[in-house]
Amino acid sequence: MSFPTYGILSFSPSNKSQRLFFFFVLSQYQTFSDLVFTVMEPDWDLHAVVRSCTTTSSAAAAATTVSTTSSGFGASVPPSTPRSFFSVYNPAVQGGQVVSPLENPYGTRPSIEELHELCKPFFIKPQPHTFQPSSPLSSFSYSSVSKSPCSQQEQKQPPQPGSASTPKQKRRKNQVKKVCDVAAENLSSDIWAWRKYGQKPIKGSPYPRGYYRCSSSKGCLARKQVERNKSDPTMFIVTYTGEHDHPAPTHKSSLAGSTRYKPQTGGDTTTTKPVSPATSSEVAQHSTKSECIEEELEDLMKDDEEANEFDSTETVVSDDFFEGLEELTGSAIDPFTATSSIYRWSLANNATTAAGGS
DNA sequence: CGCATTTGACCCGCGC
DNA sequence: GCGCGGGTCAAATGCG
Repeated sequence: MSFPTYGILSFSPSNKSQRLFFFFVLSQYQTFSDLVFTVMEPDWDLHAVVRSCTTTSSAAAAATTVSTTSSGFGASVPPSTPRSFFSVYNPAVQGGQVVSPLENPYGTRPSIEELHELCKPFFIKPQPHTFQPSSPLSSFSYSSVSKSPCSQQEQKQPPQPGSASTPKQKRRKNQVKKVCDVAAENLSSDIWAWRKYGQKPIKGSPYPRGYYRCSSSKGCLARKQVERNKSDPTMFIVTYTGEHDHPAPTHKSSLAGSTRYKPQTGGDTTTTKPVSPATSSEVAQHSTKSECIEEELEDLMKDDEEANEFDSTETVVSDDFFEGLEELTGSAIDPFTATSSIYRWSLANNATTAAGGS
């Protein structure tokens, strides 16, 4: 591992309603796992965004180190991850190469401006706008370290379905779709509120497909389909269609019609009274990996999709965040000092999730 | 009582 | 044109 390594960790304690963020800088003689164990309880769900000074692979290696040191952590990151978090999210990254302003591995510490730039991916645009269909991972982009962000499969898109003038929308070929393979635990990362409106057995698959619509706003055209992967039952194929016509909720507890959790006594979605994979909390324990598949039907759409990744990041981070960062970095870069003043704010209520729900 | 889920029926795109 | 199968609707049901 190369040092220094900068990054942001986000923690979602499984039994707590808030998400914690922690900015860290690893020195040459510290290990990532040491840092993590200093600040975390073992059962916390860790999302680590690591900025290495050298290569993206070292960042991935750092994250891998974390994930392998505790079973409570999230998905591990294969060193061969095609696109690291920053190869996608860092505006300084171009063409898959990290163009780092902090190129010197053991050089000077980053300025606060550089850190600010580093943390830009954690901002959202404050103004309401039309949202692209949001994958679970893009909703919490920082979790993407576990795998490259869900790429989006775009198909030819007609006017959005469901308009009042078109009682029956054009479907299938004309749908914009985002298809992701999502590990069960990442289903719970979807901050949108979904309401199930149908379930169908799918030919060729032993598992039914659940149909969900956004319940945050009446008239929202966003749709979601959740289907267990027949070849890997621990994974779910999540397909998003349509667009949200409203800002993302900041607190799931405030969502209208959050999905009700229904305990499942066992079995899978093929049982007589199946609990949707998107609403079952138990399935979230089945898998530790997350994988997004990339299906590129239209290369022209790809760049736009990547450019929109930030747009679909609903993480709310106030300016206070950087004030906190300055406090941390201004007094000491020592991450262990920083651990005593973890910057905290409530981001999302993990107790109830519509799509991933628990 | 309100809301989410379930589930059968219906609609319609698509392939043959 | 026809049938298959995916997607949606809406009434019934259940839960908090």
